[in-house]
Amino acid sequence: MRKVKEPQLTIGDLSERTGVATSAIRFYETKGLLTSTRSSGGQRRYARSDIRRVSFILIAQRLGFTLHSILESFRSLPDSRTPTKRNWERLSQDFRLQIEERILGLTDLRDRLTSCIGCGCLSLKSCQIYNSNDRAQDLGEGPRYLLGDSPSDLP
Amino acid sequence: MRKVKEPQLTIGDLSERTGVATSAIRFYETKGLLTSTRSSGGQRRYARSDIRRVSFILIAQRLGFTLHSILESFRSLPDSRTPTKRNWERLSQDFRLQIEERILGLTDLRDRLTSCIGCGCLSLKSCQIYNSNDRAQDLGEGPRYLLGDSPSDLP
DNA sequence: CCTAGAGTTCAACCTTACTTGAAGTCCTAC
DNA sequence: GTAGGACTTCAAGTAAGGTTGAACTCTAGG
Repeated sequence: MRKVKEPQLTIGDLSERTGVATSAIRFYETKGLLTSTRSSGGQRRYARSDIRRVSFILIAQRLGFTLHSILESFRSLPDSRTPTKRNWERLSQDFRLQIEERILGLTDLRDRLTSCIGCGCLSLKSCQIYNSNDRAQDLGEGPRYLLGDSPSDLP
Repeated sequence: MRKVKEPQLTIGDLSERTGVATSAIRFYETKGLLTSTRSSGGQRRYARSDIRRVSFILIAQRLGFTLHSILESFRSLPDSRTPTKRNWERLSQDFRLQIEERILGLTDLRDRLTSCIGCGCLSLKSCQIYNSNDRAQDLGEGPRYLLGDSPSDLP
């Protein structure tokens, strides 16, 4: 019979509660995204707050952040393994802002695309859809000229 | 002196007009995303319409599509190397819908996150932010339970 | 005709984000 | 106290999306 409320979680527990494979959890730990204590036998034990930590990783990944940039975000949290409610609130706020930025970027992209379809030019030159920083990840890529086409290029 | 209007583009021309490296263009071609004719000397020559094709690849990538799924989209285009205006209009429409879906997904995510912050529960359990298919790429990953935390997990 | 710059192929390498397998250890219910 | 599932480490593999380098060929302007 399972304990009703474990003070510490095994890697399997954490995996089950987050849907993330144990191998991925170990991988995150090697990357510094998670820390664990060890049982007397050397097995990992996680704090309950690590569930939330993993959840944040998943959300951030959905937003296109690399694990590295997520790590940077986590650096704003105290090293103590149980971040406070206020810590998480700040991170959540940051995420909300990021999400809103992405929404604006996508809305813009949609509108440009719509007007291109509407006007029928399809040259998209006049629209000049640039690489409007709506992707969160910075992969070190230089700017790309999106849809840098010209009307004379029409088939 | 450059010709004012080339009927065909070299790989360098295409690279310059799209901002995509020649190595990437060749890579796309190996993946079937582009096709080219060859000069008498065996060099690639692209149609002007390929500029638009590459532009679409860039947009789709921004939306998180894999090159493979972009290829699938392109299968709806005629094999003739110069798709019609109407062909592109349909693709554009599809993209617009994809973008709108993503906007809705993100709006939803933001709202959930906001209400979590607002109510102060931060448990996010009640919010149940699932993996609401707002990322276009399907990487063959199973569903993940996002923020499957419970109030009792609060630090 | 010559030459520099642009193009060619092919194999190897890179990063991100993991997974898989081998070989062995821990934990816990019976 | 023992079976077997969960856990350990470490090395190697995978997939996407390219980049880099070597060694060589085309092409175009002068």
